[in-house]
Amino acid sequence: MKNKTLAKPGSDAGIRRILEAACTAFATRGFDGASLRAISREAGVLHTAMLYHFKTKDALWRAVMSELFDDFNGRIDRRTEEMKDATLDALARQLIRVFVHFCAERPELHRIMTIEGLSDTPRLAWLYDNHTKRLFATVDAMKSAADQTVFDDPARLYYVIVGLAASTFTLAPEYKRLSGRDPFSDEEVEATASLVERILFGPPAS
Amino acid sequence: MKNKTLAKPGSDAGIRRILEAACTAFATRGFDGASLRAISREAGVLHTAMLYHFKTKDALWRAVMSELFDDFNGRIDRRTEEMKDATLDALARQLIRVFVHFCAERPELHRIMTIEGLSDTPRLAWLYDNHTKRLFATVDAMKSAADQTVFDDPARLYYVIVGLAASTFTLAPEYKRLSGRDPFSDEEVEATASLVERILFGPPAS
DNA sequence: CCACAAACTGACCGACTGGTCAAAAAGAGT
DNA sequence: ACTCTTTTTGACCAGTCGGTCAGTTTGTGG
Repeated sequence: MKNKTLAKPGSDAGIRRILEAACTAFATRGFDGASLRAISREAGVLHTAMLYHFKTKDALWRAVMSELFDDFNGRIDRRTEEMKDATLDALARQLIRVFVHFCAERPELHRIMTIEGLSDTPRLAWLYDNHTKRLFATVDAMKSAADQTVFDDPARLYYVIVGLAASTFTLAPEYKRLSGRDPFSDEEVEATASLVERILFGPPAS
Repeated sequence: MKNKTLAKPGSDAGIRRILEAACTAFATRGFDGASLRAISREAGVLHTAMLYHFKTKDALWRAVMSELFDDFNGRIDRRTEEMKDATLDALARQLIRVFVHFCAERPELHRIMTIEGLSDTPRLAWLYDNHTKRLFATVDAMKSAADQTVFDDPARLYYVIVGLAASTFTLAPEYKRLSGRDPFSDEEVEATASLVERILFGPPAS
């Protein structure tokens, strides 16, 4: 006689709350530092209930990452569809802006990517096979829009984009201390997007 | 009757082995993920012997960071002294190259900075007060050497530099998978330094 | 009303965490 | 030899970790 309302068999409200709590926990404390009990406390469930839905901590982590990448890929695909008649240069500029805005809206993705990219774990291998490869392919398809004399290698271009677009959002607490500004404010996000676009593709043609 | 040779009272050979092991552990597994027992096992001592030299885990972490920053600041100061008669542009280009080469030689510093920058912990506050402020001041002094129409804000410039210079080294395991190349090889380090220099200051004047 | 499965609970497991402590071992100075 | 201090050791602590399991509560379809 403890449970208030039991989720319906088909419902996923509790599941989504768990995924949300797990997302922020993995992004701020890392995989090892995020404990199942802390996540479940945040989500308002017992840690055993969480293990019932996601059999292991690894599976929970993979579910979080898939949800994040699905969100991101959906935005990229939608914008690409919208701009199917535009030039490659215009498309590349728009996709970069989608990327920057996503980094601002859901910084957890690149925070976790950064944490996992530090050491060669099985989780990094899974990320690479299931998500990183596709993201890199998108960058590779856009490479000819950038200045070829500066960005001559797709892998370097990939890390320039990630490094430029995500750094102020990923390291937001540090950025706030250093600049006194909130990197997630509209003006800051716009400034970041413009800076990245300019570095990669030069001043806007408009 | 277990100990082979006991370190002399004045000796710090064991201390340095501990610092080295702790440095790589903190950089790859994060503060929480790095356990004192794992570090001490790597350094060849008992975890209690480590707690004798560094009273707490926090103190050990601060000792690691101070050693890293002392090394870095020494290199910057030395190069600045060597170039005291050069132009600001030439000095800025050289300091960027020192920065890139340091990121390649001791990637642990920026890996730990990245990990700690993710969330606002007491450790981040300590880092900011004791080390980050000074590093930012150096960047601020060099800002006029960069293109003012693109890099108009010192805080943004700081994160562009860090994001560009450190990303391939900090995320080396991922970069290796993506490019098939070793980011620490001489050619790759040189390519990184040239790319960063070109983005920040334009093509070399020479 | 009943049965059945989905959802949830709480007790429990061995392993590990950072840290304490008393005692032993090893060096240096006399 | 004898101190005295610096290191080192191993047993130990309370707390937490991810995960298992038997049993209970809940919603639903017949």
